[in-house]
Amino acid sequence: MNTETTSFVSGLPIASVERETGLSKDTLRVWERRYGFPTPGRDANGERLYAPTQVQRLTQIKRLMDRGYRPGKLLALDDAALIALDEARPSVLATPDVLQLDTWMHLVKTHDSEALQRQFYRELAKRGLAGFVQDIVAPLITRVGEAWSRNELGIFEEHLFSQHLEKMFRTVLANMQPQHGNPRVLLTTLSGEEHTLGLLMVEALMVVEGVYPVLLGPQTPIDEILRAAQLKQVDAVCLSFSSAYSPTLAAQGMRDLRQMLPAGIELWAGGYGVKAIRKPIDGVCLMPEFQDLYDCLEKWRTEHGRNPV
Amino acid sequence: MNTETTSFVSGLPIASVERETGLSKDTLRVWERRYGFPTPGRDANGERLYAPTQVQRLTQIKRLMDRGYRPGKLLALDDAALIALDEARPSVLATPDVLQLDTWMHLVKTHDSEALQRQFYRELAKRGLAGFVQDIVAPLITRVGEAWSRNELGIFEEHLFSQHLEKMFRTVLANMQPQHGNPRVLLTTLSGEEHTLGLLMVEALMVVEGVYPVLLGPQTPIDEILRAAQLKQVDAVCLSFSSAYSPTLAAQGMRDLRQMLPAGIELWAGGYGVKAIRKPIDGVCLMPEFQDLYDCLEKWRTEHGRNPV
DNA sequence: TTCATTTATTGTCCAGGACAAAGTGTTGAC
DNA sequence: GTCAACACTTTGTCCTGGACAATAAATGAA
Repeated sequence: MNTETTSFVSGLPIASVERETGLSKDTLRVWERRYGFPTPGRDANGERLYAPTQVQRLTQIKRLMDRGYRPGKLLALDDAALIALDEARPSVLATPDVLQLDTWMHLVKTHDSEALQRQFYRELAKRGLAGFVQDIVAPLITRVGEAWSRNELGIFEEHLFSQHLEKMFRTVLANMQPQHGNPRVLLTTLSGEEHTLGLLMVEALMVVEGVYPVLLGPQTPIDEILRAAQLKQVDAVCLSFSSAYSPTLAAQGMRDLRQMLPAGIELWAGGYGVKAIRKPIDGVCLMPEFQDLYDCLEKWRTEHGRNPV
Repeated sequence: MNTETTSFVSGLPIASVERETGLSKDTLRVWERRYGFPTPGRDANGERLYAPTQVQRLTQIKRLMDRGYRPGKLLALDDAALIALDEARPSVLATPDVLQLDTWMHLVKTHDSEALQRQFYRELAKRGLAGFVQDIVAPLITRVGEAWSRNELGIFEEHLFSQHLEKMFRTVLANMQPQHGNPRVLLTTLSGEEHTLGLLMVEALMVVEGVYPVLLGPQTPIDEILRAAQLKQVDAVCLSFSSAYSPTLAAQGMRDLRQMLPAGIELWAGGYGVKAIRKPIDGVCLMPEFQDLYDCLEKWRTEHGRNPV
């Protein structure tokens, strides 16, 4: 019975578009009503069918929204203007190694897995873990994120890059298994923050410094963080926020958690997401830069008079 | 301003219930209309607020549905009858090792990380990777999921368990780095499916069989899967679905992908999520059981007349 | 400046009707 | 008895168009 309807009024149903673009069905319908875009066709039953080109444009719009533009503006623009926005590159990196980063970016763009992996380990051996993370990995992650939002890089390259990093960190960590160590730190993210890489980076840096980490993975509800902290008897909880996480939500979440957490357990927070938090939060140690992590650690150790091991 | 409204008419909003139970908002509303359950309260603005006990019951119902029961029956039952169904476990875990699983569950419940990790490696050495995955890991994941939905286990324990498994798989995989191998298989999940464990399990089993895996991680849009498959010149794309993923959406996604993918590249799908898909999909190899994976592989190899290495 | 308040924008929720896809049961042919 | 074709039931998703809360932007006051 499904003879040629598909080939005639072709296009993706709304559920597929939701999956592809990350825009909810409600949003897609309300945009159509308010802004006159997208303009899906209809199948025999009156259900929306989105043309692939429109889906592509929707993902482009979504990407620009993640960069801070608002839908009202974007949906009024034509193709040329959208592409112009894509090209606009506002950022300049503070790193001196811009040139070297370009070499790395080339490996990412050409998805040369083997070379990338080789380079990772070479640079790691050369700089040591801390230097490698600060000078290479962190700037590189930023660059990749920017390149993606500028459409120079596909999601595929970004995913592959993340997987290689994750593989490397987990291998390195597996070879550093600590049995003991102080302080004991619980590592996780709040619900809504899916990024694991930040946690792995922090864990690696901490293990080098003699910390005993408890990696919980991403997206733990606040009351479960509390329970975990008590059962695992940790000295501190460390959260990680990517730049995508709303600063307001992050601050609110930390206040909530701080209130429930016993005074004896410290609360630390790192990642690009905390750079956007201006006001300090009572009883929370914000670590926008890597250096702050070491400061936090040292402070804890002098206060508790304990050596790394 | 958010004084005590929350404590007065307490409950979860519909979006949270959707996230918790995996039942769509539409479904939740239509059940209420048709079956008279659930019976959420309303906030000042007339929006639904679900009592925690009802949410718990919904997850219970969802779990029973995954076992094959239909909502019409389940929603007519009272608490006692539901629990009775729960206890009746026909799932007779093909394993004779039910008793051993209980030992494992004890380790999970007491979050004894060291013992769990030790046991993993001991059992892995004893059974070999394939046996370990099929007889221990897979049933254990099911048990943990059931225990969680029965509230015998917290999110914290579930997260910790997942992290240990992930650590183990990545360590094992790092020590089996294949340079070549056939076929070349791309591993990922569709957008909306965040679970990575399934992918790691499949990767491990495949590497043992001489496959060259390309791990992309979770949540890749289909057009990026297509691009990745072509650039990495894979012979097959393998998707993984957890039981939380809607079978309808999974089937739709695979049809979308199959249509775009060149005929030369096969499409395979595994995980608990595919068990719920009854009708075969044209040009897609569904692998609800581990054995099917080996069948798929062998079929490809005889058709392409290539040996593992 | 910085903070508080108003106004605009934008996403989510609601109701209740409709229908297709999937499941169940029945009939009849082999 | 097995299987295929058919009708009937169940069930999830999609529809419209209105409403409103949450967020961001703009404005005014300290």
